[in-house]
Amino acid sequence: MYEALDRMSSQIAGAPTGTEHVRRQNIALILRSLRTEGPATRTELARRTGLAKATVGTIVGDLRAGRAVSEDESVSSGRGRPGRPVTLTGESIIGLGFEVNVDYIAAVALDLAGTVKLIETRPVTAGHPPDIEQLVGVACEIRDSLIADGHTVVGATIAVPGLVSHDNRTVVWAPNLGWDDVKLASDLEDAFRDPCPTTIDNDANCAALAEASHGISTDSASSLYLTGTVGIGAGIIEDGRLLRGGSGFAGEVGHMPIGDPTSVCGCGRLGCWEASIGLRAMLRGVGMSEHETPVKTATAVAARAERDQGVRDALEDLGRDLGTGIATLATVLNPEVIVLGGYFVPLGEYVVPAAGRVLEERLPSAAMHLPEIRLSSLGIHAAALGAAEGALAGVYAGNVPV
Amino acid sequence: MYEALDRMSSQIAGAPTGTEHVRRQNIALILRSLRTEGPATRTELARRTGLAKATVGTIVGDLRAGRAVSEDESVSSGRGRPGRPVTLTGESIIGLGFEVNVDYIAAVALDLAGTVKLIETRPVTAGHPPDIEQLVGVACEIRDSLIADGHTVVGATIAVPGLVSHDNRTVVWAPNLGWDDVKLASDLEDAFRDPCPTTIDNDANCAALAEASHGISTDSASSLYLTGTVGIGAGIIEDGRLLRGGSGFAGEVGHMPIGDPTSVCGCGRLGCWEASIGLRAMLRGVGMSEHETPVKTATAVAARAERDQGVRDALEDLGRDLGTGIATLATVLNPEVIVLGGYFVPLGEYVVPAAGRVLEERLPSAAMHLPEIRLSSLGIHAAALGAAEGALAGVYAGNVPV
DNA sequence: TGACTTAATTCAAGACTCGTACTAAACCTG
DNA sequence: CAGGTTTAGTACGAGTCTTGAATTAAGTCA
Repeated sequence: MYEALDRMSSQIAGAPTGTEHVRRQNIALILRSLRTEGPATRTELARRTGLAKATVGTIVGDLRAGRAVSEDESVSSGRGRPGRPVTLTGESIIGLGFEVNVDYIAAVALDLAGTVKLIETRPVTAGHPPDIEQLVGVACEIRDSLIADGHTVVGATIAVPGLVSHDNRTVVWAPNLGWDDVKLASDLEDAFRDPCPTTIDNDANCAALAEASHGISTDSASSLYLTGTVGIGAGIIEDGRLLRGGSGFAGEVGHMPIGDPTSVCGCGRLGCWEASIGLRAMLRGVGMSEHETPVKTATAVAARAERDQGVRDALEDLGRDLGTGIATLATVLNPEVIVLGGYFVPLGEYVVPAAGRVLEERLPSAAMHLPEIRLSSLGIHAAALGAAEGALAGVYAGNVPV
Repeated sequence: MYEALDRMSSQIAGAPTGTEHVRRQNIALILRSLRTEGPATRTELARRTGLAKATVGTIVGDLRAGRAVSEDESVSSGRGRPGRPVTLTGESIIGLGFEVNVDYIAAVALDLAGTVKLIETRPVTAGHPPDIEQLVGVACEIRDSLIADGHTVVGATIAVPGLVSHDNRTVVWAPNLGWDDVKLASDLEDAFRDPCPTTIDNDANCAALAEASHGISTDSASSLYLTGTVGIGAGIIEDGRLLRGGSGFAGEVGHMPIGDPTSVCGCGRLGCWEASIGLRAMLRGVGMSEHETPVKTATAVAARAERDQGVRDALEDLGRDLGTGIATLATVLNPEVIVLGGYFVPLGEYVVPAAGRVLEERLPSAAMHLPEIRLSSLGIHAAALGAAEGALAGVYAGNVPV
């Protein structure tokens, strides 16, 4: 697991490097090893990382002092002095993730060991989406209670359904929330009493990260996450890193001009992909109406499909359109794994086979590996979980002192 | 210039970090600064990089000993002791790039200063494409002559028209050359008498790198290079890094299923993009025939277009199809700059305006910046130049000792 | 000529990693 | 149960690198 994280040891370009940087890098190396390959004795860690035993000793000592790791019972391996394995602990360091959506705010707190320490969803007043004060309130409250419990919150990330600036600090445009050019990161950092580095990210990006770190695509460093709701969003992970594009808007795949050229999209144009495979288009195809949420809607459709050939046929059509877009994306990005989320999950068995067939037909060359299509495993909290993961990323990358 | 290079200071993930690594990183920092912002005195370099004056002093001393930089005349700035600026020099360190194509092998030698020290194109025996022995022969000969002149060749990269493995060592499939699963990097490293790290890359990737480091897109860290020949290839640069995909085959955009669904592609399928905008499709559109090379062909078409409205109309159609694909790619990747190369260059004035209009129409949101469409500026040696640049990348990234 | 100003180098201090030697804690053998 | 064996972890000195302060170098200006 966590292979994607293994590649995250990037560093700020252009910064002078000194010996404290070396230490941070090696701390991160040990943390990643503990996370990726599990608890280990100091000697074992030295073997895994290539560091000298003495170095591992001092670093583990520091980490223990900072309560980032704890020492387990001695474990004898037959001969010789038994080792004392160390484990990542949830005692101290916490990454905090939130997802703001039209009808709820979700929160996840993740410790270094990858354990979810807190997970909750708060519905917001029906009718109108949450405003910034509401989010700030929830975020401060949850963060304060974690701190009161003795945790150190090393960062927070907010997942937002919309366009986020390249520096991950501003919500440029979130039509569903009615947010426009909101300097959310600064707002939150001001609201938090102590310093707490805060970033914003697109919800599909966060969900992609969640699947790559805790979900169904942990075995791959190059994956593509597609979420189906009314629109279609994507999170692209390339070599363990999120692909953001020049202004941070990469992955807005819903409006690729590859759908049925006669169908009208919500954006007013013709032929957008999501005009063919968005939730509404799916419902039109099967002749059903919308429930409260996309997933509930799709669950109802799946139930109907079980005994209605017409619905199954419509879903197969949908699968083919889905496959065309997936083939386009796979041709450009060459991911190893494609994860389908949102409303596609309940419809998986009806949609994925057709999509897979189109993908296979459209593969540019036999030499190219066929990406594997999988269904998301994380459900509603994917984005918040990925956000929490993102908040911890700095620690594992060696950019945040522990 | 060279903004893309500024982001390249990545490092091998998972390697233990010691003090010699710190030194390499800081050496690279100074080299990048000299390249990006030009010659400077030690004090000026300290200011630019944030390093201590003493550190800059010792590093510059080492670089001078290794003949990577040289000291210029003293330059007085009014008051005080005049500084002695140092400049990157071409005396010693060289990156070597080759491009193998159907009818030629091109070579470029690039020094640290970014000066082209050698550039040549060798036609190969007409009729059949070069074989591996031929390439090995040329590469060894050119490398030996550079070494004889006192240069140190720090690496070589070969640009190949085809699929290259993710580790950049094997040509998986190059149909035009008739190469199939060739372990080219190892073959060359064996043939070079002294050690010379050698990598292989796709020709469009190399050309993209060339444009980003020496060409028309040096001002951007996120660019997309599209080359038009019989097929359509792409090189994607994201945050200064080439996007390679899970198995290294990213950018095979020619077979995206977004073209006219009735036109047959060379690969046998229908609707591939290159079946609509490849060289042959363009020629069918304007009713002309092929010359020796795509660029010569396109030049002839451009000449005809000057006085033939029918040709201009056909090219405008082509531009729209080009624009559709560009819109698709821009929606997914959100590049700042799109560079058109290959046969598109001579036809720029007839094709780009239509493509730009489609792109503008198809932009997912007004908040998204419109990528700028530019024409390649480097001509036939782009790929070899980019390959040479790639061979030097390790030096600027601090991965190669100087 | 002497004061000033800025550039570059020297030097000692501090932060690391690393290999070696040494101590600690188990099991095994007779 | 005592002594040997084996493996884990630590102490310590050496080596590398950055850094800030002090020092030296090389000009201009009055």
